[in-house]
Amino acid sequence: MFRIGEFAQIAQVSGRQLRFYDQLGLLRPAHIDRQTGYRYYSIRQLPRLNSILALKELGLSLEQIGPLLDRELSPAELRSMLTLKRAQLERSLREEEARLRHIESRIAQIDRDGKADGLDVIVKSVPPTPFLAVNCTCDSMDEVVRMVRTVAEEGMRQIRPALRDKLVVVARNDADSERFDLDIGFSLTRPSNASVRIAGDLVLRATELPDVETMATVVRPGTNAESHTSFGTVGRWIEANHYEIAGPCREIFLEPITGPPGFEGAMVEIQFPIRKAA
Amino acid sequence: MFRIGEFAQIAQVSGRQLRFYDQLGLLRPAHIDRQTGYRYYSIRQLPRLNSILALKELGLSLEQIGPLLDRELSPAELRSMLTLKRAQLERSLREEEARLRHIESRIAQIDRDGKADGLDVIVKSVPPTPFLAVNCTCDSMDEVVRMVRTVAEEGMRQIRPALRDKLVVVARNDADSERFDLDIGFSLTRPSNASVRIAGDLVLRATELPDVETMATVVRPGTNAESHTSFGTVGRWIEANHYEIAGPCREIFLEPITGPPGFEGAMVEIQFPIRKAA
DNA sequence: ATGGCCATTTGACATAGCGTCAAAGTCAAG
DNA sequence: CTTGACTTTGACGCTATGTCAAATGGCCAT
Repeated sequence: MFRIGEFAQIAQVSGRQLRFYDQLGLLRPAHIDRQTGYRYYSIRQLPRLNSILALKELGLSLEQIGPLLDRELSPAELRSMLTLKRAQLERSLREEEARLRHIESRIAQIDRDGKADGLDVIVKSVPPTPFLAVNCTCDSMDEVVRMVRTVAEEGMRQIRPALRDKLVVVARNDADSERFDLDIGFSLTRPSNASVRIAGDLVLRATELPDVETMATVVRPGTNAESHTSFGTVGRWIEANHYEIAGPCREIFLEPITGPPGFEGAMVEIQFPIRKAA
Repeated sequence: MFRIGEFAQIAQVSGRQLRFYDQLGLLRPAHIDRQTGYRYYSIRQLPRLNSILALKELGLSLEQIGPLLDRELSPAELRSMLTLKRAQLERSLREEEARLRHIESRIAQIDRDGKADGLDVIVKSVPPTPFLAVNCTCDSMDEVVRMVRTVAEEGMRQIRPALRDKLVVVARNDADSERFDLDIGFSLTRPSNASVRIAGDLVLRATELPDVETMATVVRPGTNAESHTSFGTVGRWIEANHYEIAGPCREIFLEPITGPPGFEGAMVEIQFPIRKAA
């Protein structure tokens, strides 16, 4: 029989751990002195402790280990537990690898630009959202700006504030550039079948922004024609982290457009649906 | 200005998180209503929040992030922090991979044997230990057993209990089997230059068991001639987990040898120094 | 204005697996 | 018998939130 310290030394664990396992009922000392409370461990308990450590090493929680030790579980049960654990481990491995790539891309970016760019790419998922928008094709950036402003103004005027949420522009990239295929409209706080007539034959109709599981996003000030910077940032990030673009880009005007044209200080969130590159 | 719920929704975080970041001083609301305590966030705080999330994603703790955001740190500083993080991540990645291999070897073992073998392989590191031993070469297993018994008995008789620790056998595997090159002796609780004469010209001399960083170990009952089972277990484990043997094997008799020959219920720990296979 | 229904506040407790510390009692060697 | 090393219980700490509860506040429809 060993006192806790020596037993701990043999097994290469801390005394605290042994007391903790005792408390959990995982490993009761072979004997406890009634007078002093001293715990005495038999060397024959070492295999049990080693089982605990081995299972812990496999990623099981102490809570899970308890029953396993006593129930003399069947190989099939153990196998399925381990298979489950393996799946979890593989997932977490992949996540860690992604994190590692993120870090490496930041390092590479610093080495390339000599500085951090202050635009942080965030991955999020978005739910499906009711959307009241008009589809249109524009030939020039000027036309886009005019359309957006028109939709914004009419939307602010004609859609009830309780229903209206944020101005959103969806850009489908017809590989032949120079033309823009856009949806321009407002996301809604709840589904609605309303339609809004603006400027002649243009009508906002109820549709839906589909949900997207992984979306690479950045937020930039809406002012300045620096939008290409943000796009570049996201693009490089997507490449560096082994993703690829999986759908139309969205621009979300996070602040109600107020004040004079030129939106001082407005913020725009750019969203790219992405998937892991093949 | 948004209330906490809406801001949380935009940024895809929980309100609890925002309150917590407020509490830590990481992200103070742009305004707090004196009357109600309501937090109001400006959309202009979103980039800061995104920075927090991005740095968190890179594996930094909130505590580390705080200073970074305010100090407008130099690219070089950031770079070195990230490099450090990368190293940590790579290490933890390798550990996870090892865990994954452990799990897979257990699964494979169950599939092969139809059961778990109850001998748990534990990896530990051992410190250098003073050792009082005799080197000898034996031609047969019988001779080994006799030698061990002799050393055990004489050691128990001649070495002071306070100095004597455990009976240890070190086996150097001269690839040409059939002969055993052994050190047999006792580990000591503290350094000593004592020497012990036993049976004629055999003398235990002070030496040292070197430290080993990674040691694959199992504990088995000392009785029964099942030792080969344990060796087999460790051997398969070492192969399955992409290690290789890196030095002489040790057998440690964990219990003072008491009672009649045949050591009822004694426990022996078998240790193999290992290294990652090339 | 009023009722009703969310949203928000603070505060507390919980999580996993121990590390660390404090005060007090025990053991063993010299 | 002393002294120093060891052990006991109990408590708090750590990370980054989730969850719950009681008490208000805000907002929409009547």
